[in-house]
Amino acid sequence: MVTCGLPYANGDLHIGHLRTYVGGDVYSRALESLGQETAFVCGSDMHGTPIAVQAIEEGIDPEAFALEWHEQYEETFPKFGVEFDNYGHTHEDANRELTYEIVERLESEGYVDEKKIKVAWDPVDEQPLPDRYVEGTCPYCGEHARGDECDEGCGRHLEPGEIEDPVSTISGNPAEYRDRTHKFFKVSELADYLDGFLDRLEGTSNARNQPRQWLEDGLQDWCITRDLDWGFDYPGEEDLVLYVWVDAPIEYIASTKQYTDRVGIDEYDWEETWRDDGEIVHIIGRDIIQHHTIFWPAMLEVADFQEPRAVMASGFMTLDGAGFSTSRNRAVWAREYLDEGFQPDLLRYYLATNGGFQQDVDFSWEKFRDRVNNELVGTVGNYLYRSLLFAHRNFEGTPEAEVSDEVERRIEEAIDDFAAGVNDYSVRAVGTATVELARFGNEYIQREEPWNLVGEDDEAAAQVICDCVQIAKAVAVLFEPIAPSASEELWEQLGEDGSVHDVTTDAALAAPPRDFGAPEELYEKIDEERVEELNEKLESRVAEAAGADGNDGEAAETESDEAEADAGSAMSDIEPVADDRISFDEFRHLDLRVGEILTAEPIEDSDKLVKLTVDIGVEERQVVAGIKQLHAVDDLPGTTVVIVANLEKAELFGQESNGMLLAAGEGADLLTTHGDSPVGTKIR
RNA sequence: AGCGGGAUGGGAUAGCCAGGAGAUUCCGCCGGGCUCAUAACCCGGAGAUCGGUAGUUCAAAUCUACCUCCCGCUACCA
Repeated sequence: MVTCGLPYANGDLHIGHLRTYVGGDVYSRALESLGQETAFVCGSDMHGTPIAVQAIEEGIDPEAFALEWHEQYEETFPKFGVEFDNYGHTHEDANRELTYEIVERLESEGYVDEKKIKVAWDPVDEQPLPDRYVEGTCPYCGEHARGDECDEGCGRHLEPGEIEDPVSTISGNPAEYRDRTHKFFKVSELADYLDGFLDRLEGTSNARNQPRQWLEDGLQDWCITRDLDWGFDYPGEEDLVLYVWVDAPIEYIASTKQYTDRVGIDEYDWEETWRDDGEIVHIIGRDIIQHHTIFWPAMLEVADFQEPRAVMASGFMTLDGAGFSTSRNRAVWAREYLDEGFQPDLLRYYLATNGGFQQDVDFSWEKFRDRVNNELVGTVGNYLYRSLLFAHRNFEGTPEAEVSDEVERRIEEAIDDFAAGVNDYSVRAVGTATVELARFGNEYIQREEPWNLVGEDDEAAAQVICDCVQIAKAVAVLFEPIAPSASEELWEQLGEDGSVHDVTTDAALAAPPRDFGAPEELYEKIDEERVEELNEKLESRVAEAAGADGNDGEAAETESDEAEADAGSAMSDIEPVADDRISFDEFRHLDLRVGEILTAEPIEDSDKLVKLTVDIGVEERQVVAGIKQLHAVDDLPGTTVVIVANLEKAELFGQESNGMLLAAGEGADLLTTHGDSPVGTKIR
């Protein structure tokens, strides 16, 4: 049983998203090649506040909104060769029924609690404000935060009712807290089970390590209801809807059930997998590890379903070294890739083999071209073409000969590598096993020089070419998970019947057909101009998006990009002077004073912050400053500094800061005076 | 601060979980070969004390501890 994390139905897919789906598809195809009975399922995630909010903004029904994206995803995946056995969505009856079954089970087993919590409420519009309907101040770090997560500060997940100074994101009205009764899943009681589960869990190491910390810190009970109109109603509660993360993973089961309903129980029995002894592998992005290694197995355990055997959590992707940005249109979109006319197999190969699955992977059109041209065209494609063309010209197909021991052993080795890759949850190893076999093919044909044997020693030539065709066939079989379309094409070129998708790795050593025609080149090179063109498109698009909504953010990002590329010269990335001029009058409002640091002590738990008392003539002030980087705290007292005296007070790490110390740059180079102006002198 | 990931020849990557001949592959560089092949392919070479320190061990890129630096978590972004 292989699943991919459900795509959230609220926006376009880019190639970063595709990494998980390609990984899952490769893995599930590889399992089938090894002769395992496999089902590969997924579906769109339709519920939750972000969809509800966006639908409101666009003035349409959330269901219609999500369904539109769902249909697009359903169409897009197969275009990349990602072929689910079933692709459903969470707002279907199959999922509703299973969700209710599981929730009722949680209730009957005594794992659901009711608690009164304070929920943000819009007093004007008279409506509750769950999750992202509200924003405010993080109770942990004091930064501005979204209702469900401290996105700008400490990154913590926030439970309903935690956020301070809540404001509605819809109306802008200040929100108030009202007592509401919500349902909680007592995951804390399952800590021991989860601890054992993590010990058993296979897959990538990040999926085991990350949740460990959570367990050690102590699990909080999990609020599984929301005050929302969009989603599945909580059984027996009119006003409450189930939290999206409850019904989302259940779609894995629902989708499997739909698969069984479609193909029949003899073909695939969803209950055997999920209730009995199925081997379940979840392939996800690393941002949803907790859901798959804590909440989800906890639900399965209580409801008496089979626990996952492995979780493979992928790293993120960057584009030319910086993050994808949907808002800045800084992305290579899935649709765009196809519109450019590239074969899906090329991207599949890149995504599957460019690095370890849990590593972050960078995409650039240059790298893409390099890997396609060198490995797919130069090594794999070229080997196949040269050997099959030679076979066709001289023998009209496969010569009459036996495969040599050496080649047979080498193919067996490739099959072993392939299987080892699957067992190690390494889609990369699955891909490289075949490329290395093709590389061996090139070495072999080069070493044996069949072109010198033809006419001289036809029997020896036949032997060599027979070996070469066998290798080509093995490549077709073993490369199918990575490059399903090219492999199928190759399969046909070899004159094989049926589909390469249906064969197992044994076929790699089975004799190829006697006759086949002239081969065609499977992969085409990508030339330099093409890469330039694609980069220009990307750049102009990003520039356009930046121009459309103010350019300060974009300027900052460009800066940091250049700084990375040219880290050696610190002066190359001076921030441009702001375009906005301020009036003299505005400047006059700044009350800058000469001050002297009297005492300084570091603030515990902080990298940069120092608590200072500063004499500014009229009074002594406590000022908190982020200047630890360049200064020994003990040396600070006695230093003459410049203070912004009329800045509003702030609280940092629980310390009041009454004023601001001026300093230059990241290193916090302190501003001072060079004469002997007394403290309190106004600076103009 | 916290969490996760990373630091391997000029660049990019593998190996690390299951420690054992000075280490993979791709690009780049130097030299050679081949001519069946998509100027593709093959062979040879230069180039790394595998971030630092200390430890465990007969043996460490691989294990342990500490340290330094980088990256994501500031776009629901997998």
